[in-house]
Amino acid sequence: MDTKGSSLLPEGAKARLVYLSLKDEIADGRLADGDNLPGEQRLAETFGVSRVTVRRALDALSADGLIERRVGSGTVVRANGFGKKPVAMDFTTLMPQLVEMGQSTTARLLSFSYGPAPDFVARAMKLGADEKVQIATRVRSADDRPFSHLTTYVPETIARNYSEHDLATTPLFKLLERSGVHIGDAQQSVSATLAGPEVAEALEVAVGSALLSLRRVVRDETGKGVEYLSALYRPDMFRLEMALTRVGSGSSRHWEPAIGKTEADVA
Amino acid sequence: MDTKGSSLLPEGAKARLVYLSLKDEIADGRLADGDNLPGEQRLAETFGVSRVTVRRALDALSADGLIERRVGSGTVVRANGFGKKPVAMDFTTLMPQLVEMGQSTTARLLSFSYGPAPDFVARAMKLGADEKVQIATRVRSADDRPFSHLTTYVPETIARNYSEHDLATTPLFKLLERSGVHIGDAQQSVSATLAGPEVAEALEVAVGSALLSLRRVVRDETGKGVEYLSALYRPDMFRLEMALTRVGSGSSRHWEPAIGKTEADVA
DNA sequence: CCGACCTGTATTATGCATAATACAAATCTG
DNA sequence: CAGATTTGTATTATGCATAATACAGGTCGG
Repeated sequence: MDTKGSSLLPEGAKARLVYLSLKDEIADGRLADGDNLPGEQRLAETFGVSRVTVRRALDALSADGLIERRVGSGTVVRANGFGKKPVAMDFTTLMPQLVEMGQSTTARLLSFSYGPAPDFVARAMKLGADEKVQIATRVRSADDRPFSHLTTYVPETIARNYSEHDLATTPLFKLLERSGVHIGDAQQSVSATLAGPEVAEALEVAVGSALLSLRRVVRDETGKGVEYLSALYRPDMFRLEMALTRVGSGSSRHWEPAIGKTEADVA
Repeated sequence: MDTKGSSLLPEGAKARLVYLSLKDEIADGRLADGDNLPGEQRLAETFGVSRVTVRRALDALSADGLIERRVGSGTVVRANGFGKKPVAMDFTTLMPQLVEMGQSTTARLLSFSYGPAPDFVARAMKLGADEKVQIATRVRSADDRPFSHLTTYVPETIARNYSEHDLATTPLFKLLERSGVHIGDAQQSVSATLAGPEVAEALEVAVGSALLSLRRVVRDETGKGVEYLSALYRPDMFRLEMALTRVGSGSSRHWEPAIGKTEADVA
């Protein structure tokens, strides 16, 4: 019952890639539980590596309990290790949907400090030159399995209104509005990045794993930034979801978000 | 000039680790623009590797335009490299915003066939058991630089209404509606994944790069799937963006998408 | 102006990842 | 049963990442 994540990831570049690729395919369902994957020779050709290299990747997957190898028969996917449905967050409401399995999330504070805002933060938040911000990094876990790594920047004048302890327990929105901030609008953008060493350790993934990256700037009614969020999510445990409806008619027909209609069966 | 994306991330395990570490520190501002980082010998000791290894990491960072090396003086951070504006797509309207640079996108058809739908596609689209689909893969480029890799699945009965040539020139939406399909709603989810060999080649990135992954199921008014899209985007050239507004009052205060208000200056 | 520190370059040596190949044992299929 | 395919295992060879070291040439501060 260990399933300690990627305790034994292949050192070599190629083997690691095969390992991560297959793990990804299993994680998002392209390789479903019970499927038996191509033979080692076949995989070697597909990835353009030798069979030895494929084997090293499969060794790691096997150690993770994600596959089961049978001599003569082949290798089948044992996706039970991943069986837990990922946490989904509705992109429009910003609310995680954890209800499904009675999941409860916990937050752990990794670092906490006050200091000058990094350039790109100051620019996005339209802060004054030397304005200081609170910089907090925390990791959220569901069922003791970390799925998101969050770094927030909040202007010091606002951040002084709540404590370090508040941050570990209460969503930042609540804290902001409780501090008298009138939230106006937000702008978020999504991309992808690779897991660096520190983040990898915090999220218990292999260095070089793919992560979903989200940046959000929240402004108050005057247009001044009150929160800058830089979030990294484990793709195997987290998804951004969104429902759209086609409305209008003729040439003005267009898409419109259907809030709260997220269905979980897309993947 | 060239700035060929992150095509050259170090092969070796240690060098890559140093590379990712430093890139992370630059990305989140711990190493700000203009800072000059420790000497190569110093870095080598810090990371517990040889100077040669550090150099390989720095070579990659330099190729990414993130640092600038000066003989005798030292190495300084050039965080501007993150500033190159990528193609942005509004998550709510599904419309790419290319106007900024007069970019025009072109599409290239990589493969095209009819066959049985993969399991996860059939499940998501609620297709009949042996229902065949058209499977098309194409790559979109802006200024001859590929940024997205799209695979679409469309039920054969619908797909027969347009030609292979149509697919390379006209957005799929148009084709569907022209085929008499009444589009009802869509469900999309976003995640991240690693670039496999084929995709890496098509997108001209290194194998093992992080890619933004988007899946979308479009249904008609009866709820039957008419399109399944699996898209992969280069994060250095593409972003999903979305603007939100805080509306309502009191306890019913919540977020709502602000369509068409995307601002480009978040990153 | 001199010494300290920096990047650039070269050399040699070692270990590990990878490739290529062959064969054994188990399993499935016709 | 026979042949094909699979995983398991072993062997050998090669290339590359890394380490350790040395030195040349530029830059900066005292």
